[in-house]
Amino acid sequence: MPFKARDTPLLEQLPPRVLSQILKHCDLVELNFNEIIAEKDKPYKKVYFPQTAFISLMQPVAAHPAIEIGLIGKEGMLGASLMLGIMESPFRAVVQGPGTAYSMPVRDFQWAINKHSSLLKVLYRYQYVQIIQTTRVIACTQFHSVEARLASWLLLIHDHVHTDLIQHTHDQLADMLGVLRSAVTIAAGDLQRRKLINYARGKINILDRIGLKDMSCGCYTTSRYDYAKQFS
Amino acid sequence: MPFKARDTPLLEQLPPRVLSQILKHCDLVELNFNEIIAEKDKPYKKVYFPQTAFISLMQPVAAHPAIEIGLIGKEGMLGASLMLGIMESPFRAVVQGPGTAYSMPVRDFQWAINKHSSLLKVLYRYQYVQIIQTTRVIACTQFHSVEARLASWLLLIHDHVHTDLIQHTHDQLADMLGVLRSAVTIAAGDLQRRKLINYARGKINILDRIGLKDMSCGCYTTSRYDYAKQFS
DNA sequence: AACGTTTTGTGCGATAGCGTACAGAAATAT
DNA sequence: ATATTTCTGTACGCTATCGCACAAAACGTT
Repeated sequence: MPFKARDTPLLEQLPPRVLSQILKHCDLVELNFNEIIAEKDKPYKKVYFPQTAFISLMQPVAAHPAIEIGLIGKEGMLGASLMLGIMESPFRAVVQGPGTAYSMPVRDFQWAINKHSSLLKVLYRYQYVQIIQTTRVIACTQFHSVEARLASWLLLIHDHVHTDLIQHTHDQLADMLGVLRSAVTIAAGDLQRRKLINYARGKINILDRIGLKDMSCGCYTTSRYDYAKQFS
Repeated sequence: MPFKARDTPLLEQLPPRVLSQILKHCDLVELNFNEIIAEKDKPYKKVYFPQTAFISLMQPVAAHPAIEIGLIGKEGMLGASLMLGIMESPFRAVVQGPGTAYSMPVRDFQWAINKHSSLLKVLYRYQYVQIIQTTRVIACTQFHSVEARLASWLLLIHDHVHTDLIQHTHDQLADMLGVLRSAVTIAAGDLQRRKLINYARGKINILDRIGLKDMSCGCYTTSRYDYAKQFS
């Protein structure tokens, strides 16, 4: 299995021997945009360690479009909750950024958890970060404006893609934030007028990260900090 | 240690021998209203298994009053995240309903986790439920009206107190929901006009649970269901 | 080149909740 | 008995966002 340093910061927390053991059970697969790779309350089919791909965690709500509750990129994994001994995914997982990911059969992953306590420890810390992130999102949706939240998500997404180009329409961003498309157009229009971003038909360029941070609610910054605290 | 059946549904999941082992390390303590028993990002001082008390989990937010992200009553515990090997509490815990709780030193709890795999398994399921609940709250704050959310919280609280009397002012409820006090007064006024509740100066009577459920966003019902699914 | 589709801009009335303020009523303290 | 504090009702302007609709522009397809 080809593996380069800095590929997957989460796995890199592991001792080299454990890492190579685990990679033996992985396939490097291509994930396509909009692919649903886990459904809420259904058993995981595979476990994924994104490399260049990234994944949206969605919460379906009756009478509304699903809302995004988290993002998983190369610093994370899909399927961590399996360590709790429950086979079902607690949310829907949709490929937001096409790219590559290491995939692993569920059984192999469970075997690896039992065999390698170093893996379990990493997962513990990762799970803790996810708890903190999720609770922050509650406060963020309650208190912060669409524009601030949009700025935060753009920064988050930007960290996951590997260019300055984010490929999302206003419609898609609206779904993530759980707001109207036209609300995103207005917010994005303002960010563009401020020359922080630049967009056209589903292609968003990040022009000024510092400026975006200033417009964001700070949830982005805190979020990065919380992750770094566990995985320095 | 005095212990009656149905005292703490969470602990009752344990085999009797394990349960009595654990209770040996517990004190039955009285928790007072507004007492802060864990602070965000600070080490837990004790672990708690509420008996008649219940506890609010709060997320502090800059420039806003803290918002409630979850409730812990006799069906849960404070400190479950210790099983992830991290000593800090991921949120602030405030006593919302005065009453009794079994408290346990952190070290003893960690020892119990290592010694009793049955305890760990229960905690795993409990942690899973908390993840699901938290993500639902995200969608709830985003999509549902103050009145519907108020109805849901009242039902939740009602499950935790042991009478039909809920002791909270509009101000306190507003803090939980992260909205203005006057918004709660309006919502509560409507629920009262519909004869679902009845209140005066911090004392709320639940008159009609069925009616409240109809006014609620359904997040209450789903929440109960998700818990029951793990701890039938 | 013509057509349909997707994406974005924009407008406008409706609405929920904010922010703030004030007043009356009930409880508590002096 | 009086004063003070706490709790609730209410009012009013303000703002963000909804909900919907329509148009223009860009793109893709045949």
